[in-house]
Amino acid sequence: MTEPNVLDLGRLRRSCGQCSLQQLCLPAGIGAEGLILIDALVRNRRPVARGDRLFRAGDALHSIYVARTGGFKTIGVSAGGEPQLIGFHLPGEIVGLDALGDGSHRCEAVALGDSEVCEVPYARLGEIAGQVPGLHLQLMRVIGGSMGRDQDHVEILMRRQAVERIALFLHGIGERYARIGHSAQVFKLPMSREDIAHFLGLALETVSRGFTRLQEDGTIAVQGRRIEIVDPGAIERLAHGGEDAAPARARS
Amino acid sequence: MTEPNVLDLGRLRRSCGQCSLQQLCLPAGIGAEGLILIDALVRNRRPVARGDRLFRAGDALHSIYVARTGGFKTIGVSAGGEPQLIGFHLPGEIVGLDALGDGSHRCEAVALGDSEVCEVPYARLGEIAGQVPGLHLQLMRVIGGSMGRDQDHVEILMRRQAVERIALFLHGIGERYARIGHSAQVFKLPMSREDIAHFLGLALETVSRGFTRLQEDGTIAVQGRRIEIVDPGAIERLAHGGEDAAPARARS
DNA sequence: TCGTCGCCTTGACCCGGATCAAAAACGTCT
DNA sequence: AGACGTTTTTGATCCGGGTCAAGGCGACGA
Repeated sequence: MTEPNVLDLGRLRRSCGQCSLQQLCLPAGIGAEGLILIDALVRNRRPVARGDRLFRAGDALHSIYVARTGGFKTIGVSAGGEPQLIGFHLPGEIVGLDALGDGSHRCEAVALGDSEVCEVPYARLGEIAGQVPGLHLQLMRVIGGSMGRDQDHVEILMRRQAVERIALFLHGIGERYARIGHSAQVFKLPMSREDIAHFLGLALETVSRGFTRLQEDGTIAVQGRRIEIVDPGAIERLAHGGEDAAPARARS
Repeated sequence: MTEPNVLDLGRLRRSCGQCSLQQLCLPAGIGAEGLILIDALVRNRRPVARGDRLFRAGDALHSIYVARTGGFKTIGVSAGGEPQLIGFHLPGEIVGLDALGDGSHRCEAVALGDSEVCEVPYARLGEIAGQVPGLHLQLMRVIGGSMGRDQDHVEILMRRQAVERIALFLHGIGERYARIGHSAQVFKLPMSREDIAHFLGLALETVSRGFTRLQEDGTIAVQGRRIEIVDPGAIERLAHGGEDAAPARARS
């Protein structure tokens, strides 16, 4: 237990108004009076241990979550056995929108490492969505962003070359880190090679080989899960262009 | 020009209250007074010729559309050239939600054949979403359903075997036809083999070979674009199970 | 009726990545 | 520090599906 004033200070610090992620999150574009309502709604900075689940497949939609620190993966069980990695959720991104359709989750959300989330009860969010001007619009934007990330996943899976998928993946992760003020060139991946492989629809050995090859080309530098994008142009060409591969090595 | 009474009759017939798709569409679960507002909003049964576009990539979000007859494909250009087939839209399904994120379309929507759509101006939909009780919830459900279909696409693309992707595709199309009262076993595909191939992330020859092989196995019967699912169990096993393939032929 | 054109099917070949197998690097706990 | 389990890398082999190429089939117009 902490002292009262420390607790107050902590609660203040943890409110949406102070959150470094608020531009990405529900409060974006909401006035001060709306913020108070949202603050009252949200259970802030709930800690989640590595491997813990926010929800499981089949659970009723109770809350949606915003990752604050750490990261999550969502795993869907494909209606007949084989689990598949649906997506990753970095800080500032929403977890749990998969249940919007029929009110129950299609997948489970697992913490990749020790993390913190904000929990937003969905029923009450729906209630105040009508009261707070702009919240409905912002909700649509957040949902749209989530759908956009699904499209990025499709775009990755449509690529036939393994290195292109990997480049696209690294590029996307870098962009998402940049959105929360981190570097887009240097970051530490919160997920294992196996998770990446499942996400990319590849074998984990192929992912490892791809990392090695990109490093040999001088495109990236790999130290375990720490990635440095040395040649962003090359990544961009691999990710977007797609026609002519790595320029650094002629791939004899 | 038609006579006034014919026009009135036509307008009545075409209203949301009479629409055979209303259980899938925005009016589902909306009271009579809400229906009037929605009716006034929607431009009903606009005809669209084969090959016409509802919108193009980059267009501002003006309206969302509901396919009534015919069908559509959405094609996204992947930020650097290569176009990719994002999805198909059968009658009763929404087209245009891709623009929710940033207010402009990420892809273009092309009519697969001569079709009809209902057009819903998005700005005014947002206005009345607060007035009509239940519309906000229904909107979320429709959007969630669309996200679910994106997930189905991901599930398809994660499959490594071509026949599994094809089986999953046919199974999904059948289920979607069943939702609008058609047979889930016998249907006519509105799209070409090339479109299917792009959607599945395969070469069109591979799709053709897959159809042939499933026919040889006695799983389906193919006559051009007319498909009959002869052995739904086999399709289901291929689509969901994934471990042991076709049971009819031992694939010597 | 015939020719043309777009769409679909079939054949032959070859490469990229899945798979099996094993070693090496890393983190963790005692 | 040392030993274990986990994660990652590297190697060798094989097959599914991409690619190039040619041949049917059906729809439509002259």
